[in-house]
Formats: sequence, structure tokens, C-alpha cells
Amino acid sequence: MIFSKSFGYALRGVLYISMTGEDKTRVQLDEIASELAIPRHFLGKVMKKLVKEGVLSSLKGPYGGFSINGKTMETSLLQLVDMTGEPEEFSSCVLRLRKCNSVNPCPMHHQIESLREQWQTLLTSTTIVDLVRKDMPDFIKSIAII
Amino acid sequence: MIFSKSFGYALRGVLYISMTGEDKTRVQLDEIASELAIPRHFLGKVMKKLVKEGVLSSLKGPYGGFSINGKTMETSLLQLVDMTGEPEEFSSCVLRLRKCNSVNPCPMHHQIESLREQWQTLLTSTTIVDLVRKDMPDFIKSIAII
DNA sequence: TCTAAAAAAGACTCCGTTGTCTTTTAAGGG
DNA sequence: CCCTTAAAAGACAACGGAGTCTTTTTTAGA
Repeated sequence: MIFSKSFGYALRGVLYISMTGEDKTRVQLDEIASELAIPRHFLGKVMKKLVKEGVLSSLKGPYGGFSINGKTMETSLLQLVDMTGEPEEFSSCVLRLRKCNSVNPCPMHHQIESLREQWQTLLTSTTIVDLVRKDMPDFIKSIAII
Repeated sequence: MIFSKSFGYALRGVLYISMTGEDKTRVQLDEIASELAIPRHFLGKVMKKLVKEGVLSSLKGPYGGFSINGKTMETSLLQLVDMTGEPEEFSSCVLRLRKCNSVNPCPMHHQIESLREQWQTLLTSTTIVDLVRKDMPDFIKSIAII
């Protein structure tokens, strides 16, 4: 697997809040966890991280919950990857060959670099707002369980 | 990281044997592990697996060790991935969106599919012999420590 | 100010990968 | 046949991501 489970939870959680919480005031952890079939307490940890990083807002107490803020929609998938996982060492050779670099490349180096750059570009240029397009009314189903 | 450590050890081990064991009879675990700075016992487990899968041969006892065989050079990187890791679930959406597929795609689905196919093609079409090309005399350095 | 609600925080368990260690098996040479 | 060598095999420990549980903190409303 390329992405961690935490990343998947974070992405689906943010999308759920973005798509359902627009007119409602806030979306609560219980609702998100049960709708998306994600372990409640673990999702709590992931969401807490996103709030700390500033890409979501939250409020404690009655009528509390999670809500989007000014940064949410502009958050890129790469940012989400960074927030939910270990600091990727995107510098070393993915084949794990020690001294492989552009000066002393392994035979696959350039092909792999090309793929990696395409991948990186895609993750950097795609933000939450790109995934919440209103021209895809069925997309909400994709993030839910069924 | 995309590949496991075990995969990196397996690849570097096979390459080391392929490049140094050509005229020598066999290459021993001790030599491989120390030259490549890989934990000896763990490398032993990885190599044993490769022998079991038939992509390497081995002989016990004095003057024993590991050697390439008829299948070694034609082994693809994808095979090595399969032999050293968990059976990748390459069917589901890498973004971990549940109901994302070609019929009900997420907004990134087609771009991601394209990248995944390129990646899969590269791993399938690249075999050990492609990495042991004699036109890259410095490549042996890439798999070693320094 | 008191109570209930909901996120925040932290300790703990579980599991798979990684890594270590010891014992067993097989092969070669005297 | 015995001894040495080196892989095979299996038990065990360390570590990190994933998941659970309990306690604390903050907020709204009566």
C-alpha cells in the first residue's frame, strides 16, 4: 500500500465534513466515524492532528464538533500525507540502492524519477476543493462504507 | 516508502551475487551481509525465501553459499516484491475511497490508474538481467554501502 | 454556577515487519 | 567415520502503526 490507513481516514473525514457540514453548524466525531465505518477513537486522533495543523477547526462541548475553515479547501493531498504519516524520505532511491542518484544513476533511475515526479505533481496540485466538485453528485458515496 | 526493506535487501543481494559470483563458485552470506551492510541473520531469511522460490540456488557446507541459476536473470522486480512482502491489494483505490472504481470513479481515478499502470509495467518488464548490464561498470557501487 | 456534551490527551493493547539468537541439517575433506 | 563449515529452520525480542479505553478540558444552556 502506498498510503497509510491514517491518510485514508483523514481524507475521507475531511471530505465528509466538507460535503455534509456546509449548512449544518458542525459535524461530530460520532457521526463521521459511524457513517464512514472508521474506528471512532482512532479517527479522533487523526482529526485532532488535522486541527492542530490548522486544516480543520473544532469546538468542544454541546453543539461542538469539527468544521472546515479557510485553509481546508486549499489543502493538498501531499500535505495530508505529511500530516498523517512519517516524514517521507522522498530523496532516496525507491529501489533502496544506496548510492543511486542523478550523477550515478541505477539503470531504472530516470524512469522511476519521472514516475515519482508525476506522482508528486498530482498530489501537490490536487486539493480538497478539487475533490468536492459539485459536478460529481455521486462522489459522496465513494467515501462512505456502502 | 513504497518498497519494504526486505525487498531492498533481496534486490541488492541478488545483484551482488549476480555481479560478483560469476566466476567464483559461490557467494556466502557473511560476505554479502558485510559488503552490503545488511543484518546478517535477517538477510539469511530473505535469501532462504528466494531459494525456496527458485530464483537463487544454495549449497550447505564448506565452499557452500548462494549462486544464481537459470531463473535468476529473468526474475522481474514485481516477482521480487511479491516474494518479499505482503500480497499487495492492487485492486482497491490507492486513496482508500471505498466505492471508487472505473464505473464510479473518484475525481483522480483515471490519473492515478495511469500512474499505477506505468509503475506496474516498469516493475514487470524490468528483470535482474536489465540491472546487471555491463555497460554500467559503476553500478555495483550503487548497491553497496559506500 | 451547575450539568451535560463533545473534543483533547494520554496510557495501554495488538499485530506485522524487522532484527537477533540458537539449534538443526547438509556437504566436503581428512 | 569424524570434524568443520555454512545454510536452513525456528524461537524470540524490538519497534512502529493501528486501534481501544479512560480521564481531562472546554463549551453551551438551564
